[in-house]
Order: sequence, then C-alpha cells, then structure tokens
Amino acid sequence: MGRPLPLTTVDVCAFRLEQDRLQVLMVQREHEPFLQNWALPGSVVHADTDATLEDCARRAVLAKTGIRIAYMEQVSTVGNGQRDPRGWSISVVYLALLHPSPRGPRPLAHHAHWVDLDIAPDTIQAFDHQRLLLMAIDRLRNKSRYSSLPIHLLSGEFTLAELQTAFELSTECTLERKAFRRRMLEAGILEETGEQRSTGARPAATYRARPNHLLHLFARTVGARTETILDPDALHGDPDIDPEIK
Amino acid sequence: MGRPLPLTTVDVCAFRLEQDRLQVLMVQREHEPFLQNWALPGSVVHADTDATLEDCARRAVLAKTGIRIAYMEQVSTVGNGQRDPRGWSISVVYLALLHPSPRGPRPLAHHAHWVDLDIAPDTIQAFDHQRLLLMAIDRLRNKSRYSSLPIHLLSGEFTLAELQTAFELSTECTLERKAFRRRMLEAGILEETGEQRSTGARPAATYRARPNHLLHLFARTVGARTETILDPDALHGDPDIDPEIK
DNA sequence: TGAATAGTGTCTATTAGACAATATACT
DNA sequence: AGTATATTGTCTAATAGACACTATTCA
Repeated sequence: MGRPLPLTTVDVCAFRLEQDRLQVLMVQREHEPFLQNWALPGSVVHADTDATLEDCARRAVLAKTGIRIAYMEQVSTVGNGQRDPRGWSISVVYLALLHPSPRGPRPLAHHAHWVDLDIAPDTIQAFDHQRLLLMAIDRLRNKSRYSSLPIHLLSGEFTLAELQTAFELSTECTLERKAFRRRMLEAGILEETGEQRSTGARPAATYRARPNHLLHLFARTVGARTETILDPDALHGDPDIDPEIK
Repeated sequence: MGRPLPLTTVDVCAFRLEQDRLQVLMVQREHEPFLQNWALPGSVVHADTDATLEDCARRAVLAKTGIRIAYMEQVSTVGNGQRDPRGWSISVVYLALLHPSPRGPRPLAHHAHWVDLDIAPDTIQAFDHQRLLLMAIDRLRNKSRYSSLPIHLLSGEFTLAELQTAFELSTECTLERKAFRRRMLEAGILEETGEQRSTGARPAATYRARPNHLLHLFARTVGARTETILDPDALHGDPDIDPEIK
C-alpha cells in the first residue's frame, strides 16, 4: 500500500556478575548514526535468517561474547518516529542474564565491553539506549524482589552467601541472612550438592539450581515497600468518549 | 540492504466490565488472510501518521468503539516467520481497560463485538491471536492480584462492593470482604465522595479513584499462591559457551 | 585462642484470611 | 419485625525482618 515500513531492531541488556559487581554488555558503534558512541548490543531483525525475535537477540549477544544467554525475557518494545534519525523505528528490548565464564575470561568482539552497572547509563549515548537500559535495570531491580531471577547470574554450584550477593546486587537491598536462607530453601528451587566449599573459615554447603528451574514467584516482596505510580498526564473532564464515531 | 522488512502490527486486548461480566473486544476480519474469522482489533503501524506504538493502539480501539482507552500497558511483542502467512511479521500486544459507557451502550463499528471473556479464546481464530489473548488474560489475572489494575474498569463513583466485583472478575478469586476493604482503603488510592448510594438495603458509601492514580503495587498478592515456573526446554551439558567465537 | 564465616533459634511486625457481630436501609 | 446489604471487631496464619547465639574452620 506504499506506506513506509518501520525499521525493526532488537536490543539486549545483557547482565553478568563479575567479582561482586554487576556489569552490562555495551558496544561501540561502528556505523552511522552515532558512530563510535556506546550503545546496547543489538541487531536489525534478519527476516530471512532469524526464526524469531528471541533468536535475533541470542544472535546479537553470541556475536559479541561467544557466550550463550542463560536467561532472557522481554522488557518492552518502543517505537516512534523520533528515536532513530533514519526514520520510524522499533526496538524490542530484552533483559538477558549470562553466567560467569567458567574457565576464565573469554575474549570479546572488538568494540564490545563489560561496563559496571553504576556507570553504564552515563556511558551510553546512542539513540534512546540510555532509557532502554534504565527500563531493563528497573525490571531487574523490581523482579529480583519478588522472584528467583538472580539465580541465573550464577552457574553450577554455589553457596548461599554467593546467592545472597547476587540478590543483593540485583535488588540493591541489604538482605537479612536468616530470612534470605529461609526464603530460598523453602522455595524448593535448590538442591544440595553434598559438597562443601572452603572459604577460609567454616566451610559452606553448596547448592545448585534445580535443573528445570526457570523462575519462582514469591507471594511477598523483600523490602516490603508498596508503591503508588502516579499518572504523569492525568486527564480531566470526560475523556472516555470521542466525539466522532467512525 | 535488500533484506525484507518484517510487517509491523499492533493488536489490542481491550477489556470492559458489562453487567458483572468481563468482556473483550473482537473484530471479524474484512480482508484476507483469515477473512471473516474473529481476531483482535489492531492495525499495521502507520509510520506516517502514528507518532508512537501506543498511538497506533489507541487509534485501533477508537476506530471500533468510539471510546478512549482508560488504561493501557504493553503485554508482549511476538515476531517470527510463521504467524502470518504473508511472511515474517511482528505484533506488539497491548492490554487495554475501557470504562463502561456512562450514557448507555455506544454503537460499535460493523464487524466489532464485545465477547464474554469465558468464550472469547474459543471464538478467536485468526493468526496466533488466541495465544495473544491468553497472554493478555494471564497478565490481567496475575497483575490484578498484586496491584490496583482493575480500578480502571470503573469510571466515576463506585461502591467498595462494585470495586470488589471488578477485582474478583479480574483475578478469578473470591475475595474476603473485610480484607479487601482494608487493602483498598489503606492503599490511599481512593477518595470518599461523601455521597451514598442506595442499593435496596443499607446504602453504601461511594468512592472515586484519586485523580492521578495510575497503579498501586501491593507488597503481597491476594490468593497467596507461590508458583514455580519450570523451564520447558531445560538444557543439559555446558551450554554457556559457543564453540566458535566471532 | 581468636577471627572469620556458616548456620540456627526465636521474637516481632505486617498484612492476608476467616468469621462473627453490628449498623442501616427497605419491605 | 424480617431481610438484605454495608461496615466493623478481632482472632489466626504466613512470612519478612531483627538479632543474638552456636558451629566449624584456619592462622
């Protein structure tokens, strides 16, 4: 019908845990627009080779890191005429969690870097990627308060102390040790390995995630905040009805 | 670059409350593919006239009902090569809540109908719209258990009994009267009108939503279920690392 | 033995759920 | 008065938070 089609892209906020810090994968752009600015890894959808949007996201991260995504979920899709100078464009944004590299650091593609989460939003400049990253961080922070999400930042066997660190970094909350252990153990999402790990003091029991565990939803949040989200553009009058019926 | 661009569409699951039933807006298709099958209302994105994806969703519902959306949020975006026989296509799915028509029923566009929620998924046939609707229903059911979402199904002034009905229909839970009143009143999202409404017996106090209220998130869910979502395709071996680094 | 980390016992606080009791209308 | 719906009082249950206490290792 001659109408221009929007440009369709996928962008990924890929998080990992590295030495008790949360990091995000970022890439330096190699093309215009925003040449050499920092951006989220992503790709235009390859309608001929990507079977699904998720495949496109996996492909983008794999190309930069050589590491497969351990957990992935969609955060949001933004689309409008302003976000890309080339015209109307859509980006489907994913949150991805990656396991730490089991056999030491892996080489990254050129122009790709892991950036500490506290400085990442200030580093990013291209498009509206700063806002996209902030949405993904928000999702990580909030969802980690009522679900088992951060477990996917760990691989193989881990102690409860390590798991607690993953949750504390993800939620930005200081968690109470006893309450955290209770919550995790009673959720039934872990299995004991039987092994112990020496930490320089009393050795810790190690656990692994149950093999088919994807996500556990708790009935209560930690931090126990309630929150009321206000409407930025509250309407007045009688907004329900449009004067002209088509 | 010669690569085919995906077709980009928006589809809306628009819910309303009508005589103590939840209904969803459906349309009978007027074009191929799936001519005359029931589908979700939606539209191809008009890159030249829709400022944003949300505008596209609003336009689609307004065209069918003449009613503006009272609350809207994105549910998910699906995109793959199979869902539309014409080729790779993307649909951004929205959940919308509409107020009851204040001055009696409004005329709908031809081919548009409100369908009771219990039979709607069985009615829908076009594309993967049944799955999209089920995702939106799921969102409505779950989010209504920990947030104030169903309040947007009511307009103007309402009694707590009416509000409870809206929540019960949205959550599919039977709620305990005292606990429900406590929860709503202590959330601070309502204001008393001072008016009373006669119901044939003792009159009920009426309330309205605070004007700028968008969404209140409670720290606990009703129904107090916890849930563990299992991974449909649990991986085995060492999936983290891809053999070839690009 | 002392420092460090792991793990437990137990009390409190918050809020959902149950259910009976009271209040106010209409017939 | 009797019925219906609204509203409140109050006890129980579940689970997060606080915090002290015990256990096990190493230097």
